Amino acid sequence: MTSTSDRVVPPTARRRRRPTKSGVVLSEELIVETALRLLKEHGADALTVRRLGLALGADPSALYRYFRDTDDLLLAIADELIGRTLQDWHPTGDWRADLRELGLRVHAGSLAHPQAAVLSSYRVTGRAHEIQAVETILGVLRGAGFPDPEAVRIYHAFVDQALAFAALDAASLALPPAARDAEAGVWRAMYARLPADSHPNIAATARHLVQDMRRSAYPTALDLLLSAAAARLAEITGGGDGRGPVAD
Amino acid sequence: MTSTSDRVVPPTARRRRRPTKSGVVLSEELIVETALRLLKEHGADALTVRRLGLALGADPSALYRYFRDTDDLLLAIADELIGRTLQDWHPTGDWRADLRELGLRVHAGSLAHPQAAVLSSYRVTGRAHEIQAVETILGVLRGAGFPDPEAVRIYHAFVDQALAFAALDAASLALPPAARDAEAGVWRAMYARLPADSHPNIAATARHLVQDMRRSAYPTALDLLLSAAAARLAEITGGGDGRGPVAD
DNA sequence: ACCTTATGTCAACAGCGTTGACCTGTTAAG
DNA sequence: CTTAACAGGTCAACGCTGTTGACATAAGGT
Repeated sequence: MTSTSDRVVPPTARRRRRPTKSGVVLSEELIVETALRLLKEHGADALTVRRLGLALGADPSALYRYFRDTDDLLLAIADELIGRTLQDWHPTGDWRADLRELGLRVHAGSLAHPQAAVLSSYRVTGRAHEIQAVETILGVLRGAGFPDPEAVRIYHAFVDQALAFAALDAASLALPPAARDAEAGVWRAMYARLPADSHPNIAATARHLVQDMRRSAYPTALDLLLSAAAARLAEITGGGDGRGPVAD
Repeated sequence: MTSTSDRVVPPTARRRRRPTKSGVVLSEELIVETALRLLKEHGADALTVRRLGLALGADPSALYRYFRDTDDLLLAIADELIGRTLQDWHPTGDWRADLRELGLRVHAGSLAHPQAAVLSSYRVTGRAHEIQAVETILGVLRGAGFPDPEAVRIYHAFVDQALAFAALDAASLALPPAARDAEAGVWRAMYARLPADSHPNIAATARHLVQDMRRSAYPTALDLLLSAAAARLAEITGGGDGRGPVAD
C-alpha cells in the first residue's frame, strides 16, 4: 500500500514545474527555506501546513506532493539546519577550545530553530553531515591523546550532552509565550518567597537562583565535562596533578 | 504564577463530590493517575482531553473544572513523577554518592514513563514535589561546602543535565519500535563499514563505537560532572589534590 | 496535435483544545 | 425540614489542525 508515499515524487524525477495560482514555482528547497523563515520570524507555532501554504502562495495540500507528511518535512528542515550549523567550523588544534566551540554552536543552532530541534535532536540520521561531525570529533579527541576506548566514551558523553541540552533548552523556547513567561515567573514569585524556616537552602540562595535559572546551564555543564576530561587526560598521559588543563 | 482561572476551584475548597454519569467520582489525583496510565499503556499520542475523559468515564470538559488547560494538567503529571522518583530517597551525607544516586534515579524514573518524561521534563512546575527536590539538592551541595553562588551553578547544571538526558533517552525509547531498530542498525550497518582511508577515526574506533552507542551516555556524563565539581570543591576549600571527594 | 501524467486546487473528514449555556445534586443556612 | 446557592457534570458548538480523494490543467514526449 503506502498510498501516502505514492504521492511524493523523488526530487530528481521532477520535470513539470507548474506555477501555483499566485505564480510561485514550488520546490523542496523553497519549501524548506520558507518553513525556516516562518519559524524564525513568527515563532514555533507559526509552522502549520496551512500557514506554510499561505506563505508560499500555494494550496496547503500541494506540500504533500513534496513531503510524505509533516514529520518528513521536519526532518528535511533539521538536515538543512545541521548543514548550516557546521558550515564554517574547522578544528584549530586546541582540542578543548574546539570542542567547546562546537558544543556551543550546536546549542545555539538549535535555539535558533527550537521547533525543528525538539523533534530531531534524538535521531540518528546517518547522513553526510552527521558522519562528518562524528569523524571530526573523534579525530580531535584521539589527536589530543585519548586512547580509543576513552575517546569513544568521551565522544559519546560530549555529543549526547550537547544534543540533550539543545533539545531541553529548545523545548522551553518553543513553549507558547504565555507558558514561558509563567515559568520565568515561578522562580521569582514562588521560589524567591519561600520562608527560611521551612526551606532554608532555597531561602539562602534565592537571589542566586533567580539569576542563574534564567540562563541555560549548558555552558556550565559543558565546561565541567571538559574539565573532567582534561583531568582524565592528564592522569592517562602520565600524571599531572589532575587539576588543570594541560593543553597549551 | 498559578493564577487558577475562574473555572478551577483550588483542591482544598472542593466539597461537593458529585459522581459522573457513569458513576465515577473525579478528583485531581484520579485524573493524574489515569493520565499516567494512558501514557504508559497507549503512548504519548493517547493523551488527549477527549480520550482522557473517555478513560475516566466523564465528559471531556469536566476536566476543565480541575485544570486550567492541558498544560496545567501536564505540570501536575510532571510533579507526580518527581514525587514518585524521590519517594524513598534520603541523603546519606556523602554528597557525591548522594547526587550520583539521585541523578541515576531521575534518569531511571523517566525511562519508566518515557512518554510523560518527554512531555514534561523541561517544565518548571513550581509544585510541592519539585520544591522539595530543589531544597534537598541545594542542601546536599551547601552541606558539602560549596559557597552559595557555586552551589547554585552546580545545582543548575546537575539538574538540567539529569533532565536533559532523561528526555533524550526517553525520546528514543518512545519511538515506534520499527524506527528504534532502524536507528540502532545505522551504527552497525553504516558507521562500522566506513573505509579507513576516508574516515580513519571512525574506522579505528568502530568496535568501541558500536558497543558504546548502545547504552546511554548519562552515567559517564554524570561522573564527569561530579568529578569536575569535586575538583572545584577541593580548589575552593583550600586544596586537596583535586581528585577525590573531601566531605568527611 | 495528442495523450499521459505531474502537479496544483478544492472540498471534505476526523480529531483536537476550549468555552458558554444549561442542568442537577449537594450542602449550608434559616 | 425547607430552601436557595452554587460546584460540578453535560452538551453543543467554534475554530483550528493534518491529511486525502477527486478533479482540473498545463507540460512534454511522441
